[in-house]
Amino acid sequence: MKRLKERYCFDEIEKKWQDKWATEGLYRVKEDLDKEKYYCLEMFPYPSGNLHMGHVRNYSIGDVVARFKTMNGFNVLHPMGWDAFGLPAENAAIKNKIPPAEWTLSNIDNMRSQLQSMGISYDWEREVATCLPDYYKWTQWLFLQLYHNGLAYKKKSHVNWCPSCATVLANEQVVEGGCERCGTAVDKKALEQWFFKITDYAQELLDSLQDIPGWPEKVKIMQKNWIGRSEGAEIVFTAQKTQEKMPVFTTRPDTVYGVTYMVLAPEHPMVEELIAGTEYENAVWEFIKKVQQMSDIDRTSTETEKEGIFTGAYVINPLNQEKVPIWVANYVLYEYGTGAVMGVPAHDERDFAFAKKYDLPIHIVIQPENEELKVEKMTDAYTEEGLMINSGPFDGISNKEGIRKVADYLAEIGSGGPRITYRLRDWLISRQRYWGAPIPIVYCEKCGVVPVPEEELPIRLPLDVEFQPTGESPLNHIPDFLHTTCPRCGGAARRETDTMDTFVCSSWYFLRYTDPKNDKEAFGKGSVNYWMNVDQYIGGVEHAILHLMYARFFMKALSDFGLVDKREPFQNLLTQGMVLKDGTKMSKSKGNVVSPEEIIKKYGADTARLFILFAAPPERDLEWSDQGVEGCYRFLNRVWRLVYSYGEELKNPGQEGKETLAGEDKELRRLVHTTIKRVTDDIEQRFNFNTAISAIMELVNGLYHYREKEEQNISLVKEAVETLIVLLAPFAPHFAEELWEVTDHQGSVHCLSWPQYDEEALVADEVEIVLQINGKVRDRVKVPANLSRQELEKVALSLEKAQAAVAGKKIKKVISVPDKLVNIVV
RNA sequence: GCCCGAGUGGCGGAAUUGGCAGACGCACAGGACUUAAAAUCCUGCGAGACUUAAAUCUCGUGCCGGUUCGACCCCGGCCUCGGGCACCA
Repeated sequence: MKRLKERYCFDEIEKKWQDKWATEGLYRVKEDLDKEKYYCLEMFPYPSGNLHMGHVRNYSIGDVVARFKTMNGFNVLHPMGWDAFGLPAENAAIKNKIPPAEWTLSNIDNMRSQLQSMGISYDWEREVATCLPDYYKWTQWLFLQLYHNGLAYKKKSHVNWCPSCATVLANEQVVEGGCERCGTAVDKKALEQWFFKITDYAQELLDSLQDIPGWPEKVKIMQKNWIGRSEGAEIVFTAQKTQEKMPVFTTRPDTVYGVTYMVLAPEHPMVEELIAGTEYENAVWEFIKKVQQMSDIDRTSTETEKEGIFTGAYVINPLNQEKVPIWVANYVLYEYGTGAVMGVPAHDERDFAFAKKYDLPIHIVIQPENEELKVEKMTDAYTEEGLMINSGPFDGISNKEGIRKVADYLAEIGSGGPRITYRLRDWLISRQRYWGAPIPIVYCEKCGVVPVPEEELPIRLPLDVEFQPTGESPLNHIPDFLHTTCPRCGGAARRETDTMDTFVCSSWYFLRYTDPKNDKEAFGKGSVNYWMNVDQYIGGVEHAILHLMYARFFMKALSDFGLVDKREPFQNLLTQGMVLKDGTKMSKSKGNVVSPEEIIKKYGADTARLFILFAAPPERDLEWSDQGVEGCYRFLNRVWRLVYSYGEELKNPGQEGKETLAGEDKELRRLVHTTIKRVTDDIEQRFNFNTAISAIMELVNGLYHYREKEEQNISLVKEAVETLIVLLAPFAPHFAEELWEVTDHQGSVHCLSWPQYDEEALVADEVEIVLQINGKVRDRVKVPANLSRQELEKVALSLEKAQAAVAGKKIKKVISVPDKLVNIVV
């Protein structure tokens, strides 16, 4: 036995093994076609400088999975890196006068060493940082691929502007009308910006949610709602004055005969022509101005009163040639559908309220079957099903059928037809910031927009920069960067100075990990197709829409470009819950932050990991408890003492047959094997690490009891202790490794095969069954295992309690479940 | 408003297929060891009734009802909390 110390000195042990694992390259992996691969990935962090408990949880979960899969014979890819571009670096630079690159890189160094102190099985040789040129070169290259395939385009549009961050935001980054980062109310600005055409993939992003059964239903529902597919029809009205077509989108074409007005969004370009030179012109302009001054929060709130104004113009309904007035109103969104809406007050809540307010006519065109609607009596819109009336040739058919028939008819007469609309908008990727990947585009006076040739990549970020957020990219003020020559004609040209949204960088990092050092390609096809998909992805649910949807989009696009074979990046997704303290999220402002560094210093990484895995199942929120940590620390010490107390004995266990075991010996062996089964199932099938750990604790308790015995089967104890150490390995890797070594074993515990349980050892000779009378537990009795129903009933009926219960009564029914219970109904 | 989740002892949680509710841990209490304390080891620990005690009984998984021999689990209706979306035509 190698120096087995009496006390568990975690600090010594953890340092020792971390160094050893690193020197030996224990966690380095390469492609190996003889082994089945497994790609285990945790969301890479933003290098804020310090690890927080959320990271500890995320990476502890991932490490259990990675180690478990390795021990089960898989070739496991388990990489880590840094989502290293982004605003905080610029803010820190302004505040502390440190260049963003320097600040970020030193944060990375600090966080890397914190991560390494956790002893996670990363292949550090595959580390990537999105802010380094050898990475963002390929982000730029991928931008060009999207550009050449028509998926990256520039357009002027009303975009979300965060005045505090001084940059634009993607639609997804606006939360309740505020900036997702800082909460500031966003404004609308008309700017020329770059977009990725994610809407081209709207339908596939929706459909292929079915191809990822390993994702939580909740996340898929969130994505589904975000994509917001809506089936309906386009109906083309015609402006009476200009004869211009005015299409609307509606999900209720069956109510088209009930249209009594038309509403345009204030931004709708047709408004100007309609009111030009009329008596309504000034009033309408004033109204539009007023609406546009409202913040997005106010404007999109359901609380906000619906307001509108008549334009003085009319449109013709293509189905009944009726002339209806055109209004402009604050509740119509220019970005959705066609920016114009038909008003059917009788059958739409919102239209009803609007019509009542402005005294617009209400025409009933859907009649419920068992009552008769009367306009005068209506207090609400009727939005349920019914039969179509006042609808010309469609009278008498059900409105459900009408939806289809009217749409088809519209197509026939050339005034629209069936349409599908999505809520999803294209992804705005331009950011007016310095610390991001430059967009590889050049503007030439002669040639216009010119993509940078691939050989010229990367377009490097200049590193010596003085800047303040001004609302335009700081790169605008760096002449060396700004001025260039046109790659096409050689003339003077100007670089694009906006940088890319950091979500672009994180939309493909999992591909780079498969081939991180490649300086010829973003990733080699062989590597990427060997490792992809990610088998298990683990991270916070806050990325349910943004990151996870963008990454899916990238994968599909890259697959269409022939760069990858798969169309979904993440086969299985685990969304872990938050780490709470005193019932709320840890935050500096609440002063309830527990620092991982301090916990690791005080108890060691193994205890920290064990606690965070034990305190709750991974998907649920976890309440931090200092006493709970203490408990896990005690448990490891308890294991240590157990092994120590057997000491030399385990070296010479003697040979005792396992076939002849009886009594407590047999029970101990059964405990060992049921524990293997429980731990294996809990990790593999349910990711319930909390119950896996409690099973291990029960094994330890069992061993303590067995130790009280006078006569012990030491070979059995050896099996139990070895199993215990191996089962602990994924949870407390340093601890297990040390005990493995000091119990006289060669090689790393982490390279062992995961223990298999012996089915036969699981079988108990005796089982306790329950006697119920009328479904209530009345007694418990031990019987031999595997008794038949009849035998079980016989035993049960012979029991005193049963006799007493049936005395003088008729037995109505006896239900017996072998090895479980007998229920006597009287 | 709509769409998801969740609700179990003093606390975190367990009960995997409808079959012993409360595994495991924390906290607490008692005992052993110790001059003493800490640490450790052992025992107890949902509420209530009765009892010297053992035992026994009743109630108990947010609330109300249902299905079933049997419900934390399935069904219907509510309440509370958390999350997502929110004038999407």
